[in-house]
Amino acid sequence: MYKILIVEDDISIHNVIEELLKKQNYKIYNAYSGTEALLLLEKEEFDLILLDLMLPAINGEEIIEKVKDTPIIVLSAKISPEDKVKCLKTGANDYITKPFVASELLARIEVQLRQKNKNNIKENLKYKDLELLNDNHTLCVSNEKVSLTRTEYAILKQLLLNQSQIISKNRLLDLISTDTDDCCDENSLKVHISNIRRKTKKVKDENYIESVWGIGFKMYD
Amino acid sequence: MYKILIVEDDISIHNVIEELLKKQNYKIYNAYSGTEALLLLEKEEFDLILLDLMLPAINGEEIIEKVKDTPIIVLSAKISPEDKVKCLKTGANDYITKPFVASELLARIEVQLRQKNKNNIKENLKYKDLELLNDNHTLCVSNEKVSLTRTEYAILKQLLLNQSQIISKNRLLDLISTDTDDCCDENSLKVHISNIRRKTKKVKDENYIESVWGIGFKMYD
DNA sequence: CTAAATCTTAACCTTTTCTTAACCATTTTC
DNA sequence: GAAAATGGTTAAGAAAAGGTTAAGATTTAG
Repeated sequence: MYKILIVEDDISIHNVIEELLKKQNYKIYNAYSGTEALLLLEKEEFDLILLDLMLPAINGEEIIEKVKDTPIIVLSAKISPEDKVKCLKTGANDYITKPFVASELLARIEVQLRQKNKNNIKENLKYKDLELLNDNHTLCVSNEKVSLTRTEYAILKQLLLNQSQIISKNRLLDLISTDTDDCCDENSLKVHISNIRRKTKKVKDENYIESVWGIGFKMYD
Repeated sequence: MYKILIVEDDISIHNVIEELLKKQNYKIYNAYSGTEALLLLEKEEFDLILLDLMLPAINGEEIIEKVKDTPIIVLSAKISPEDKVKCLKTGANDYITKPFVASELLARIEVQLRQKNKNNIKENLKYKDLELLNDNHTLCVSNEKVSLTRTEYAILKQLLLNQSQIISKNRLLDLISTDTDDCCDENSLKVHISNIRRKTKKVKDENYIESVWGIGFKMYD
């Protein structure tokens, strides 16, 4: 479930966007000023930021410069090429002028999320002698089928998508949570990890998932 | 030097774009039909594709579906949201309507090329023969991996971020404390520093961290 | 609606990390 | 040069984090 931050001071526009995105099963966070946005950015990690330029106190341009690792789509009434170019050059990934068509906004959001996590790749995820089939519940360990639960599959999928990178426990929890289910806590997570390890160990005595103390998990190099 | 493929059958538009991009030092490849584009895509790898939709024989949409690993910017006279959404959903990364402003095209090209870089290169903090690996929380000393605890990693990260600058002990304590954990005191800090030194010394007998009497620490010049 | 599968909770254990404190070394101050 | 302050090292115990298990709750499928 992707986490999107909406930074927009106009309440009516803000609400329209929020409703639109909630219908798409995104998890929405709201900021009504630049300073509020910066506070949220300090303590949360988002998958995407929708940013209005004209904000009280801190303006959008300053936020663009501060944010480094999260894609930004600027939503602005400013239509001049100069404004667009400035934002795009300083770090924004896209620039949509108001008023916008809902379907186009959604499509452009999908582009950004797709880039972040090349989720739409059809091929099976592989790592060493593990292969995650696209059926949402089967893992092959040395070509032997092992059945996983939905949550176990989701966890392993995220770990395999990021291969050598560490995923923090919180990030992992965010990624595997769905709209209905705000998902498990750290305790549950460690039980799931333990279950995955037990299942793979039955087939082959190798530890595929490494715990990184105080941080999270990653696949062993 | 980035390699960009221009797919456009209208010669005059094609030439305008080609001249514009050549001035920016991009290496340009030209295709005047969909089939020609596919041929080029088979034997060359590009950093970006600029794609017109209305092409002779094969149209742009088909090319979008075939291309998987190269970003695509669609340049089209079709302004309807349906056309835009279709392209963006099937794999295009951006959609610019004709006529377009040159500076905006260049800025949007930069966005795509920037993303490509970001995905490939993850910069690690380096200092002499130390390298702090961002993606798995380890330190390399002369290319030999040394494992650090979370706190040790945090301390070294701050020191490396500030390179030649002195960081006071209090500032260091602030920087490495998290919201949950108000963190250690000066006594703890000196133990952590000592542990880092011991770990690096095992690999190479060099003191990387300098103590500045009464103030704090910095990396040795 | 029932049974099975799955998930969460909680207890208990193991391992790793952090802090504390004692002791020694070095620098500064008087 | 002695006393005081700061830094360094070490080891032990406390604290935090991870691992395992089983029971009860919840969800899903038939």
